[in-house]
Amino acid sequence: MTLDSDLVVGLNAVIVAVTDNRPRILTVRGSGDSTSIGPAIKALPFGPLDPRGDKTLELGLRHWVRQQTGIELGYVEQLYTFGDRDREPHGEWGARRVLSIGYLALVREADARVTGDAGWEDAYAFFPWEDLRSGKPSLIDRKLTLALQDWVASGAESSERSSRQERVDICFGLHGTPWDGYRVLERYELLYEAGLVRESWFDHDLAAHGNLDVAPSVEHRLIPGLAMSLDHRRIVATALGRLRGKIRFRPVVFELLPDEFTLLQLQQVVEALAGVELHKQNFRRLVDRGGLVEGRGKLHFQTGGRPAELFRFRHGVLRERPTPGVGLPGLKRPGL
Amino acid sequence: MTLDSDLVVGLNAVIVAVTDNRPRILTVRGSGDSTSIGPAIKALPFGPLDPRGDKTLELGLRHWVRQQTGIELGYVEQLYTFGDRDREPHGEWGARRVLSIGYLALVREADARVTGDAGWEDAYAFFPWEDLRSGKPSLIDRKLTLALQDWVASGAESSERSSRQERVDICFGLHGTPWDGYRVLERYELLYEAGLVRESWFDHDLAAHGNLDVAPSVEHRLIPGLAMSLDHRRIVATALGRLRGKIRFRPVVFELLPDEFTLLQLQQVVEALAGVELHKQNFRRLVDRGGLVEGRGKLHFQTGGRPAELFRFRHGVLRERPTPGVGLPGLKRPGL
DNA sequence: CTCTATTATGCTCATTACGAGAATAAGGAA
DNA sequence: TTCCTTATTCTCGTAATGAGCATAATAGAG
Repeated sequence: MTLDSDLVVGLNAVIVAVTDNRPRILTVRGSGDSTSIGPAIKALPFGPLDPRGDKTLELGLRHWVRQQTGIELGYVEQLYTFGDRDREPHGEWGARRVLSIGYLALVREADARVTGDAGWEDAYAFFPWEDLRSGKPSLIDRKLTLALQDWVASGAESSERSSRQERVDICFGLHGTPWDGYRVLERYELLYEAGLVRESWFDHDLAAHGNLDVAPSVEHRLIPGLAMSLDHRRIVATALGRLRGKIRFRPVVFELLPDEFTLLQLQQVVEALAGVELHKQNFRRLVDRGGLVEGRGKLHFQTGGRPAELFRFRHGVLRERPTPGVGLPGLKRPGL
Repeated sequence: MTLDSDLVVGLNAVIVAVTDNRPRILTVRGSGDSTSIGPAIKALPFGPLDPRGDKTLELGLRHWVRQQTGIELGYVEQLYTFGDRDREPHGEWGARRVLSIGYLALVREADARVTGDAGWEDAYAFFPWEDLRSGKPSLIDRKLTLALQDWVASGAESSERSSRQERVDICFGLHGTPWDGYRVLERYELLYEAGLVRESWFDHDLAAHGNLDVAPSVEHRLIPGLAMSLDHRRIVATALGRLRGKIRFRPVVFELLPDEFTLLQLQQVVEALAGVELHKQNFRRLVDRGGLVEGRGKLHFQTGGRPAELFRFRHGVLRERPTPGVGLPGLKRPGL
């Protein structure tokens, strides 16, 4: 591509697979921590759009992913285009304006062989507060709640404090408000704004410090969770939220499973993504009687108990139901 | 902005209001039909991002909308970034690559005063097949179905034909498949691909013809519905689909209504957007007992019958329910 | 003033979905 | 065999949904 442009469009891929009951994100070694010690910061596979070469945005993305990770993408979906100037990398691209177009891609665990310095990371390493499968993580919950209350209290005016309180309650399910798994981005953005994630600090200081360290007084207030390069953690949050929303009404989970699977495997993939546990019998009823899957008559014996029947996605459901998703419980939506 | 860039990012706004039971889109006079006679083709308000001036994408958008229509936007939401090279305007921007970032904005009918050559158009003038409030429009339905069958039959191989048939059935609710109001973009894209909308033809011929006329042999096959400049109709389709999806689980309808409204007004706005009619009593039960609205104790007498109570959006519902939408019926989602 | 057209609002009822869990089946391992 | 584990089938109470009947309250016609 030419370098005379004053505008660069970055293509970013959030590549998701589920292995061993955890959602994993494909990352590469991030740049920008050249002076830091410790493990390298993670980044998403990304690269600039070639305005002349890339016929479509998606093809450009696939090109970069192939080059950086060796993976040939299947299911790909555009997420969002980020372009706020105050949250863009300083220095690296010179004075040029950078837009980031985020994509979500889903791959099967079997296809997960990667090359180079690419590797799979537990998505919840970046968002520990999003995994509620063993109840709310108490340590995090306690620290998080306290830190958020500080932030609420530090509002300048009464009206600002009450609006902050409402945001906190809705985002984190406090004071009687139910938890909404879908609000992943909203939660991350709130933490960013409250200065509780590392990115809040180094976004503004990177130009000066040239590394990702923060002052000790800030360090001890940070919420657990790995930081990522640039705005990549924000893009991952967008992806996880979108994925959680989408499995409810489109059969995208099957992009993450082999052709044949047991209902428990299906359930566990859904649970891993949603970050909550599901009622086994009801889940079966949902997918089976909902026409989403069909039994193959074959049995799978590696269960540790009674063998399980193998199922596969029932393609015909696409014609029958407008919203064929696996559905999460507990939403209680009198408005659907 | 500087002109030496080889990449331009266009900001496009789909500004929606509902008046007189119809969803309306704010349009400006389109360019690109200089040699055509007849009414000017419509375009969305849009303009290029200024990489140096605009702090955020949304601010850039608000700037262009203000300038071109006089409207100060309230609710704004990003939709999608389009950037396929084979569907971008030829000529107008020279050799530069153009990306279009589409936005959805909602305004109240009272705020709908516009300036210059901006004006409100019935959204269903662009998508007559999307309005099912008086049953399926029979003329369109007949012509559409026949034309689509032709397209299916013209597939090269048997496998292509059956995959086309499935797409048609799912998109347009044929052969027992239920209609899914949400698939607005999918339907438009299918029609585009099948060569049944004007844009399919002039996208490729514009450079040659310099106008929007098509050959008579093509003309008579086209489906009713106004064309728009560039890929703007595609962006409007994205917006309508998104809006239809979103009213089901976020209280965005209220952005289109005055502060106080009757339940029938609320219902009619929802019906206008969804393109379907709703059961009145059940709709009332849904929003009232769902906690979405609260009565004001005041009455509205311009009903033509018994006066109706005035309601307003009940803000507290945001804390109580994860998905406070007005909900469309008939979806039957055993996967919730 | 009464009658009628029109819209608002309240209520019923059958059907279906949901949440929780009991009960039973079918493997492997001790 | 007995126990442990997972799979699978059912039941049951509660809540949401779809359809429609019945009643209330206004304006306007006569």
